[in-house]
Amino acid sequence: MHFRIAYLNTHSSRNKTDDVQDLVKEHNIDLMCITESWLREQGDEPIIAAITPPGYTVKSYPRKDRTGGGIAFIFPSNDSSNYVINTSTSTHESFEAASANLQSSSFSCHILCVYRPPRSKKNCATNEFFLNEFRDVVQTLRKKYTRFMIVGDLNFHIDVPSAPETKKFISLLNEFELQQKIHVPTHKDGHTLDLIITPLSDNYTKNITVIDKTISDHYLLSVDLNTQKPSKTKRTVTSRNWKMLEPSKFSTEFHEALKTLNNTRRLVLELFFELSLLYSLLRLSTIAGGDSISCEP
DNA sequence: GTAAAAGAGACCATGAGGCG
DNA sequence: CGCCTCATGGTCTCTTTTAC
Repeated sequence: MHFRIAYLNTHSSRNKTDDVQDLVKEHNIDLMCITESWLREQGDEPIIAAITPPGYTVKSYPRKDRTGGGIAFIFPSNDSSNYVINTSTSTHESFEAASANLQSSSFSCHILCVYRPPRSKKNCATNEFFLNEFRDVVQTLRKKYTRFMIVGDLNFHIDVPSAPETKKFISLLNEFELQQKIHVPTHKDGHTLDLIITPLSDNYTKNITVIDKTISDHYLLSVDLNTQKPSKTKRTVTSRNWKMLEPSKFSTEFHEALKTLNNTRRLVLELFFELSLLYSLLRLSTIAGGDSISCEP
C-alpha cells in the first residue's frame, strides 16, 4: 500500500461532516488536507468529532481574526499507525498555511497546505505582496527539506498561463526548480485553482488524480507517495487462556486459600493472580502493530 | 493602451431570532 | 422543537478606475 495524500477545498466542512469522513475512508486517505474548513477556534468540537473517522485525528488550524478560511488535517492516530505525523502552522499576511511532517522509519516528507484567499476588503494583500511572502516560504522549504510538497488553493488560474499573475507565479516556481503537477480543471467553473507542487527532482510522487466529489465547488486532489506504507510490524504478546480455567476447581481452592490469609484487599488480589496463573495456560500470539511487548504476571 | 487594483453584484453557508 | 426569515460574511465574476 502506498501512502496516500489528498487535498480538498471544502468551502466549509461544517455542513459536510459525513461527506468528509466518508471521503477519507472511501479513498483510503492517509493524510487529508483541507482548506476553507470554516472551522472556528472555539465551540466546534462536535463538528470536528463528526468529521473524524474512527482511529483518526483531526488537527484544525482555524482562521483567527474572522470567519471563513481555515486549514485542517485528518490522519490516522499515531497509536494506530506505524508512522508519525506532526503538524504545525505558520503566520503570513497574504495566505494561510499549515504543515504536516510525515516521518516513518524509512521515509520522510514535508507537506505544506496553503490557502490564499482572493483579494477582498478584508484581504488587501496584492499579488506582488503574496509572491514575496510565498517566496520566503519556498526558500525555507528548499533549504530545510529534501522531500516536500505544497498543496492548496492559491487562487491562480494556472490553466491561463498568459495571465500576468499566473506568469509571475510560474516564474517563481521555475526560479526554485519546482513543478506544478495539476493540469486539469479543479473548480466547477473549469479553472485549475488547486495545485500540487513538488521539486523538479521529485521521484516520490505518483498516481495523481483529480475527482469531482460534488462536496464543494472544488475537486478532490489525490497523490500517492512512491514509498510503501510501513506495514505494521509483528509483535508477540503473552496472554492467559481463561477458557482453560475450571470454575469449580478454582472456586474451591480460592475459598480454601482465603481461610489461611488476612482478609485484606491486597492479599486477596495477590491470591487471585497466583491462582489464575496456576489454572490458566499462557499462550503466545503474534499480532500486527508496534514494538514487541511482554506482559509479566 | 495595457495591466493591475478596486468596486459592485450575485450567490452560498451560517447563525440568530421569531413563530407556530 | 422544527421551520422560516433575515443579517452577516466569504468568494467569484464582471465592470470600472487608476497607474505606468
